[in-house]
Order: sequence, then C-alpha cells, then structure tokens
Amino acid sequence: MDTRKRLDHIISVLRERGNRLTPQRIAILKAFVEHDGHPTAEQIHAGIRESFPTTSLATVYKTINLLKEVGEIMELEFDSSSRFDARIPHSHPHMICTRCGAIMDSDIEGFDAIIARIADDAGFSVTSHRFDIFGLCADCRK
Amino acid sequence: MDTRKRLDHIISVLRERGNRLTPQRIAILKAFVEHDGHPTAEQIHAGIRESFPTTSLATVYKTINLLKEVGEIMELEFDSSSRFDARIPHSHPHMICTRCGAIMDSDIEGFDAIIARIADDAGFSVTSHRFDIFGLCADCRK
DNA sequence: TTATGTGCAAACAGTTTGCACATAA
DNA sequence: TTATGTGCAAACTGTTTGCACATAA
Repeated sequence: MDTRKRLDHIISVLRERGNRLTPQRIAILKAFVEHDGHPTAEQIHAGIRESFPTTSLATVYKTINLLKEVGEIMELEFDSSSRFDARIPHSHPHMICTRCGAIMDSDIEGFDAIIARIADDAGFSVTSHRFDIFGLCADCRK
Repeated sequence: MDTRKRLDHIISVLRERGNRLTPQRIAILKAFVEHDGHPTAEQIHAGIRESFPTTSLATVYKTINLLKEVGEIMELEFDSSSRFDARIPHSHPHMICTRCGAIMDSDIEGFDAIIARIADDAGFSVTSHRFDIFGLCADCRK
C-alpha cells in the first residue's frame, strides 16, 4: 500500500468537498496513513505532538469524525476506546490477540459471500459488518 | 427456550459459587432470561422498577459483571452502550437493522468452521468472536 | 454472626461541544 | 474578507467505585 498515494487521495476528497487543509489536519492525515496498525485517537495525537505541539485532542477527534463522514476511515469500537483504520476503510475481519493486544487484518477471499448467505436466510440486506475474532496470535501461543 | 429452566440454571451456578441470592438479584436474573431481545442495563433496571423500586442501576451493573464473570451472559458493546444476551451466552452472529434497531440472532450452521479456517491461515487460536452484520431487516426493506 | 450485597453519590474515561480566536481560501 | 478550523475548558454519558448500612446464609 502506497501511503503517499493514499494521503493524496484523502486530501483530494477533502478539497473536493470544500474542506480546508490546515497544517494540523494534514499532519493528522499523515499520521493516520503512515501508522501501520489500528491507532487510537490518543496515539494519533501523540504522533503529531512533535510537529504540532499545541494541537488539541479535540481537533484530532473532529478530524476523525470528518474522515468517518467521508468514509475514508473505519472505526473499531472497543471496551474502553476506539481504534481506527485509515488504510483499509471498509469492513473486514480482524483477529485480536487477547494477550499482546495485536490487531491483525484478515484478507480472506469470499467472506462477503458468507455474509450474504447468512443475511439472505433472514431476508436482510447488508450494508456493512464488524467481525472480530479473539484469541491468541501465533507468537503468543508459544 | 425454557426461561424457567434457564433461570434455575443460573441460580444454581451462583449458589454453587457461594454467591448470595438476594431478592433484587433474582429479579434481575428473571428480567434477563425473560427479556426476548438484547436489553441494555437501563432496560433491565426499568424492568425491575415495579417489583423493586429502590434497586439502583449500580446494583444492576454489579450483577451484570457477576454474570459475565461466570459466563452466563454475553455482552455486545455498541457505540453508546452495551446490550446483553442471557439466553444465548456464547458468540454468534447478529444482524442489526440500522433503521429500526432490531437485533436478530443468526443460527447458521457451520459458522465456527469458517472462523477456524480464517484463524488457521494466520496461526491464530480462537477463544471467542464478535460478528455483527449491519443493514436493513426484512420489514424495513419494504 | 459475618462476609457479601445494596444503594447512594462521587469518580472515571473517552468523546463531544460551546465559544472566542485564528486562518485557509 | 469570511466561512471554516483550532484549542481550551466544560459538559456529557455509560459505567465503576467507595463507603456506610442491610441482610442471606
């Protein structure tokens, strides 16, 4: 995944909508696409602290909500806080290690077909899903 | 599902552990097993208000945590609050209507095998999962 | 009798909001 | 120039906790 390309894409989406591209906002976007995991709002805030020390957590949250609105970020709500995925912003399975906390993406094929089958049985039409598998990752099993 | 049998089961589990069976606690258990959906803590609290008007929400939460501990209730965390399932207290897919809010259980066969396949690919061992499908239910599609 | 449960109010934590000031376009 | 964004502090909301009192066993 080309993070630069992804950043440019999000920037053009925001520009298209008439949103302003402030330095803080761009720093937040950059922190998101360059993060190779599923960061919290707090982690993004910490990540831009060096370049923009005065940026508030509220601004980070406001940008997150903007990105959710335009569908360029996906939220994963957990017990105590939310994590975000700006690299694959559509529904996909996650494996979450309950020992080390790692969150891994699954790139399994044909998963949408399985969902369609479950939904069809109930006459339900699917728009999105959330699928988290909890357990131990390969490293922690040892 | 025989709600009376389910109630008796939970009561015996608690008795076994040496937990006290106060009238409030039994009323909360009853409200859970008799609720035919996925109630919030608030809804359970409202449900016992008539028989035990002084019971606090804190007590409801404490009982919920006790039931989670013994595995007789499953928590479904949502944006703003948690919902609980005391009738099928193990992982299973849910279909959630984004229009009317209905939460439907899926009783699809062989779903655990699908999860095992996804997990095996990553060397992951599964202990539980959370699978929510969002969309429109049959009624709301009309 | 006494360890456990209850109920109140206060604390907690992540997130949102109101508002005055700053600034991208 | 001016509509939009920022940053601070306060508010919000579901849930948890501390503690004095009540009570199941």
